[in-house]
Amino acid sequence: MKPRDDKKADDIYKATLSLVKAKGLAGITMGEIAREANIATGTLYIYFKNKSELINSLFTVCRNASAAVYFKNFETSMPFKTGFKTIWYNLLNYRIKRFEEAVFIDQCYHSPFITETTKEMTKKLFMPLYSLIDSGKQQQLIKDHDTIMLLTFMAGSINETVKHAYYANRKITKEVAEEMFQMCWDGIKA
Amino acid sequence: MKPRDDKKADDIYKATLSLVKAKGLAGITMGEIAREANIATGTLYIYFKNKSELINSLFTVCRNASAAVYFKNFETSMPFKTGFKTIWYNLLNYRIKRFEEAVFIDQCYHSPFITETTKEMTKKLFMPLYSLIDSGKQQQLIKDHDTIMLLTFMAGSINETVKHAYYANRKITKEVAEEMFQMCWDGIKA
DNA sequence: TTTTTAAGTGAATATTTATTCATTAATTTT
DNA sequence: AAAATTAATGAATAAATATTCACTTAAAAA
Repeated sequence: MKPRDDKKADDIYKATLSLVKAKGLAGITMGEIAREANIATGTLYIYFKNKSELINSLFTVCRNASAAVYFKNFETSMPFKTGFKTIWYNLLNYRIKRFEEAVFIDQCYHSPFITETTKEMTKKLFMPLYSLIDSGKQQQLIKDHDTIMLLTFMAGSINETVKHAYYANRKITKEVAEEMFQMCWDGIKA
Repeated sequence: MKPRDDKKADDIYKATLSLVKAKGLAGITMGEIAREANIATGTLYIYFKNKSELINSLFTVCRNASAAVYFKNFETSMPFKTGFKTIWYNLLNYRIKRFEEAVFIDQCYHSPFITETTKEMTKKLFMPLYSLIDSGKQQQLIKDHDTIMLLTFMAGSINETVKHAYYANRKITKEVAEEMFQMCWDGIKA
């Protein structure tokens, strides 16, 4: 029996991400994905039942990967600001390093491929962030606004800035990143 | 000679926006657009040469509409903060009221339909915003960071918050809007 | 080594979707 | 009122794309 090549599913994912970044979800075909991944069209269907399942499956992989990264180096015992900054930088670095995944996830949200249940599960994954913000509010270190609003403010500035840097072909230096963090912090602090 | 029905092009635009919001750019077909607009498929081709031209044309219409709205009630003579706030609220209200257009524009950016020249023209339309930010920096009212970074920070928080409110099915009240503005202002002020 | 099993292939087929076109209907012009 | 012109229609066709399948190849088990 010939075993399945683990690397191949990954190649397919990579090819898909790269094509979506270049042409959008509306622009990709199974044929192109196969070509980009250096495999035959038929092989795609060994690894994924159909296009929809490929997209959904990639969405789940990306989302889980991102959720895992958000809490790297974070300890509940940290002072609030330190913890917040840790997560802020994790988010920024993730968006920079895996820009393609961010674009893909954004596009999926308004697409016929992703099911409602998949979207629901995504919400749950980010629950831990809520507790962090809540604790900051309890310690009166940050503004007493709606938790989701505060989180969204944080995420929004990062997302948009990374997107812009990418399109304008600019690198986000250490100094710029620190400036960005300062703006975000000044915005939410009490 | 039968005259062309001016309302029809608008119906087609509306139908397209509505479908893109619901299923994404990847999910729409000319047939569906026609059905949603209550016309025959062939009629689409009287008003637009093909799908690509329809999308591009709608993109341009949306973009120009948004640019026009940004400077409503704004006077160069205003104190910086007043002017900034005016534009901030214009942006917020536009995003709320025309959520579909915002989604559409976002999706177009990574799509095979929009040409590079169209993207270039978009940049130019928003030049006036740059001068506003520059003047705020000169008066030392806001942080001396890169202009685009400041603008992006502003736009990012608005976009993401409106998006979130939409998906979570929450209304952005006057109070919430004011909180949001405060966060943005605290973030950028010197 | 031989057999077995599943992966891998890519041309063939099925399906979906864009686009055209012969025809009809609605206006305007004469 | 008749002629002329163009919009509007939707079934027919063309084009693009997803999916299958008969076949080949590679690896594992016997």
